[in-house]
Parts: sequence; structure tokens; C-alpha cells
Amino acid sequence: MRYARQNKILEIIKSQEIDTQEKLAEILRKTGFQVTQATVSRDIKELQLIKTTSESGQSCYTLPAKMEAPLSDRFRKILKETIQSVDAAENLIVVKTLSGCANAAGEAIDTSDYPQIVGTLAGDNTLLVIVDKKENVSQVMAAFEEIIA
Amino acid sequence: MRYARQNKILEIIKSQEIDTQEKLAEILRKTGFQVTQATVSRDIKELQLIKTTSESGQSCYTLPAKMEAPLSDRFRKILKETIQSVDAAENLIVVKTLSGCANAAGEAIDTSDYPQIVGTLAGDNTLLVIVDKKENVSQVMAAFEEIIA
DNA sequence: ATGAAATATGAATAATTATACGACCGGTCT
DNA sequence: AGACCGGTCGTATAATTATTCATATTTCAT
Repeated sequence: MRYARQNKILEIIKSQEIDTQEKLAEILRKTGFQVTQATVSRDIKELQLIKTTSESGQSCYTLPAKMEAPLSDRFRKILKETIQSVDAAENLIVVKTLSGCANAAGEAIDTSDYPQIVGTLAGDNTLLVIVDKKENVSQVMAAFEEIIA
Repeated sequence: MRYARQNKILEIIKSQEIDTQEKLAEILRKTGFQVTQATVSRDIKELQLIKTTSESGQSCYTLPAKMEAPLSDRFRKILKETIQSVDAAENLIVVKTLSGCANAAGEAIDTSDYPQIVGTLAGDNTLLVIVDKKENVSQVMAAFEEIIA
């Protein structure tokens, strides 16, 4: 699923200076994402990454300066497309996602700043959402249901 | 001189969505700057313009988000390289520049926000700088001299 | 289940951008 | 004057990126 890969791309470009899509593709391949430059090109377009040239003259891909509006749409889309099911247990919500996408979904939720959500914990295809109070669980679940509807 | 051209480039990309360097080169040629894509590529690198993709999916060159530090260096450089002479008359300073560069120098000065400078008026190779008080003229001139030294 | 539509992707290639190289000033030094 | 240097730029081309086309896979409505 491409969201897990795109998540990885963001991770990579945040930690090192990448100046070509081919290099990005190579790193992804080493990390287990079997992918070509063509796909990386598409991912970069979708993530709206930009190629800047730093003062050192070194060019590299970075996040866009204004990432609010576009990305919040993006998060909603990620949740919509990766969440398989949502269940509650006490003050916890167990979210099942597509394989490898729990992390991406977790980041999307974290970044969306739900006040009732204390934190999230992501496995491979399971995301644990910790809610502050048992009473708020249904409210948060309703929000999720609404998104994935 | 390339600063006049780069100034034009900024003007163009601010007023319309340009998605390739070739198109930019064509517009420049129509405007009288006889130039090839190669040169535009170099200008774009120097201006640190970035190619973003707008929400409409249309990609285009734009100014970098953070343009403070790099551009102030740039302005200083423009002044240093384009100013030919500086003379005063009452509360006015007459700056001679390389042909076609008065505008670029004027913008550089305007953007630098000297408190004593009321405004500037640019011809082709002459820039008139209007200083608030006659007494401040020598101070501003000293600043210019320092830059072009 | 079954076929139609949507999605994702790779291979090949088209389109775009960056650069190596050489030419051409304009200024400077001897 | 002549040699030299630094900067600018075009041509040709290398390098990079985007897209077209074909497939495979999934989704979804019958």
C-alpha cells in the first residue's frame, strides 16, 4: 500500500538530503519497498514535496512550507483508505489497518490533534488509540466512523 | 546584465503560472531578453525558485517560502555588482547603475527598509533615492558606499 | 460469482532541467 | 598592445523527472 511507502519517504527526506528520485527509490528498495523511480515521482507529486537548493548549492527534496490545508485533507484520506475496522475496549480504541499502514494512520491521527486522544501506538496493521476517559471513547469512535464512511 | 533579467523573471512568475523553463525563456524573449533555457535554468537556481504543484495539479515556479536571509544577501550582491556611482543633491541621491539594472537595484533598496529612505524611482540606468531629510543623506550614502566597496 | 470500473504500478520513453565545454566580452596588469 | 582573468552565456548533451501505455489487482454493483 502506498501510504506506508509515502510515510517512509517523508521519514527519509527528513533525516537526509536526497537529491534524486532514483536515490530515494534505492533507499526504499533497501528498506523493503520494491519500487521504481516512476512510482517515487508519483509519490512526490502526491506529497507535494519540493526540490529546493540549499545555500550550500546542494539540492534536495523537502516538505512544502505550508503544509496545513493540503495535509489535513491527506490525513483524512489516509484514514479513509487504510482503516479496516474500529473497536473499543475500556478507554482504548483498537484500529485495524491495511498491512504496514498502522504507522501512517497513527501519524495522521496524532497530527490531527484530537483533544481526547492521549496517544497512539502502532504495530504493523494494528493501531492502539489511547483515549483520556472511557466516556469519550464513543465520541472519538464516531469521528473515525464518520471519516471512513 | 543578468540582474535585470532575473528581476523580470520574478515579475513574470508572480503574475502567471509558468511550468517550464522553456516557456519562461519564450516570454523573456518576447520582452526583449534574448535568452535560452540554459540561462533560465541558471537564473532559477540562483533565485532559488522552486517548482511546486498547486492544488489544481498545475505545477509552476514560485518564490521560496523563506526568502529572508538568502535574499538579503542577494540584494546586497545586486547592489554591489550593479551600482556604478552614487551622488547627492539636496535630499536626493542619484545612483547610476549598469544599463537596465536600476529597477533591480531599486527593489533591493526598497526591500532593505532603510528608515531614512522615503522612496525610490528607477529609470533604466539611473535610480533616484529620496531621503527624508538632507541631514540623513550622508548617512545613507555611507551605507551604499560600504556595500559597494 | 462475474464483468465493469477504479487503483496502483512498471517499463519504456518523452519532456524537462542541469551541466560540460567552449566562445566571447570587458577589465587589468605588465 | 598583448596576455590573462573572471564572468556570462549558448550549444550540445547528460541527467533527471514526468507520462504513456500496458498489466495486474482490487472493488463493487449486479
